[in-house]
Amino acid sequence: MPFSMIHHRCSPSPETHCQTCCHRSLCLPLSLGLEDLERFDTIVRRRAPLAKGEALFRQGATFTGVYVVRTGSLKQVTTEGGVDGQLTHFYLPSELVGLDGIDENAYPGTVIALQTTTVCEIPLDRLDALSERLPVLRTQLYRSMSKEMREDLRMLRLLSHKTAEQRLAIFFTRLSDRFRRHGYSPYSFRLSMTLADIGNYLGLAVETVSRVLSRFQQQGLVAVSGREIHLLAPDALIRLREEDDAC
Amino acid sequence: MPFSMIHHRCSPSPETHCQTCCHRSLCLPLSLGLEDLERFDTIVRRRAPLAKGEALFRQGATFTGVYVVRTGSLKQVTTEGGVDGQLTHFYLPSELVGLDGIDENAYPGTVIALQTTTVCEIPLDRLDALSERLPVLRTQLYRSMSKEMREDLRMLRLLSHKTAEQRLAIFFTRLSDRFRRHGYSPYSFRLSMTLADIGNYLGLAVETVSRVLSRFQQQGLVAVSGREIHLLAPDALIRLREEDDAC
DNA sequence: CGGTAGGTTGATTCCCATCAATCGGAGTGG
DNA sequence: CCACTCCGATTGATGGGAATCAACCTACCG
Repeated sequence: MPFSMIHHRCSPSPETHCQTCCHRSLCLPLSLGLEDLERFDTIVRRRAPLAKGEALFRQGATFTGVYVVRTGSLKQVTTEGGVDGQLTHFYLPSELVGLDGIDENAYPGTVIALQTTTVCEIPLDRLDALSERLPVLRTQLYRSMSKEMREDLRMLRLLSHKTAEQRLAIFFTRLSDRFRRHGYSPYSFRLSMTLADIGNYLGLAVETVSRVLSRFQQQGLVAVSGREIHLLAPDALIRLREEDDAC
Repeated sequence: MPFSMIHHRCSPSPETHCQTCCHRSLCLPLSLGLEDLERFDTIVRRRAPLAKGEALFRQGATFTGVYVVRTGSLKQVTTEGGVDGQLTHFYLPSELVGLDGIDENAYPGTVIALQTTTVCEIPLDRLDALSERLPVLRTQLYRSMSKEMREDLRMLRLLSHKTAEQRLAIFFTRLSDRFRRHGYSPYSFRLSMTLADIGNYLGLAVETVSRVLSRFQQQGLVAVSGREIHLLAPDALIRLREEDDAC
């Protein structure tokens, strides 16, 4: 049984409109007035839900637009030369998918649902046209892209200098922050991805992830049962993130 | 004597205008007609040249706008908690600096000139206002940001799964590509950054960079004299980039 | 009931960081 | 002009952290 990463407070129904969507305070049109929001709503295309393992789009596919996650979660995998790809992003509700496909007019990775997932599709040409008249929408779009660049940058730092324990600590605390932002419990959640996914994402072998997780449990930092995670000592995890800079 | 990374074909003089700038085919306003180009030119502020080691802006400084490198080169260093920062970007002529500062209205890293460097400053509010009327400019801005996201993504892959030799091979071939794009010799150039910088950027110790470089020279892949680099066997380097995926 | 995907645990190997010493060149100042 | 200094680069020795290889376990599913 696939665990759901979050409790669905938002209906996955395709009938949903931006005006009533539970993510409207975090989504692209977050600063729009009611009237503009309605206009925005008309350019959004609701998709049928994706089943677990199903692809939203594949690497190299022609870029058509960006997507916002409504319920569920996804991963982006990029393959290059070698056999198995690198996992570069996890996407949670209200987050934007596909912005990195604009430049070359093709998606740079395959995006796969980790569970039953619903998304909104926003064709870029119509978004661009609408943003011409709505400065706040334009600003929000810039900010979203800028934010993703900043996130990637943090990831760069993580991958180049952190130990396995630090990576896991950072991974959990960041997930925690994202859940908090979305109004869910930051200290108790379910992982929709496998340990292999996490390892791939963090640049670690599955075995290492498993071992570090065991150590965390022994130290009483987290409690794991199945894919249910409880952060018992978030402060200790936060301390761990930086720690051996002291050495 | 600081080596210059490129042969200056473009005048560093502050009198330069976009209309006559040698980078106009690679820069933001690349698709503008002459009239619009002139309008764009009026919002650009030319800065006095930066001396080697001088900062364009510091981490945390309030975001004012983006910069385009006209001559020279820079590095972005981001410090977080620990003492010495992580080098996240090198910037060459015609490349955009500071896009990642939009979201939080502050620059996420300190950007430092690696040599005498001139930049154009583009206040974001004026760029945004202008782009409202010029769809192609808006598109170009989206593409630039998208491109940087894609580049960061490639860097992620590099840092999480590649060996030291592959990292150096990738580093050199990418530099090579950037020089080619700019019309310079892709097989013979000068490095404006130190080995320590390169190591920091690639997540390697200086010693490792030095050792790999020595190995490359023994194998006849590159020739190094001072900071002058000659790629003798670019094909072999390209092969190296993927190689041990086969294992 | 077998098959498969995901997770755990142990033994071994190896790549690279770290520590340490040395060297060379550039800039400085007497 | 030469010593002095400092920064950057080089080379060697050592150790550690994580990958790899391998075996096994568990849960789920057709």
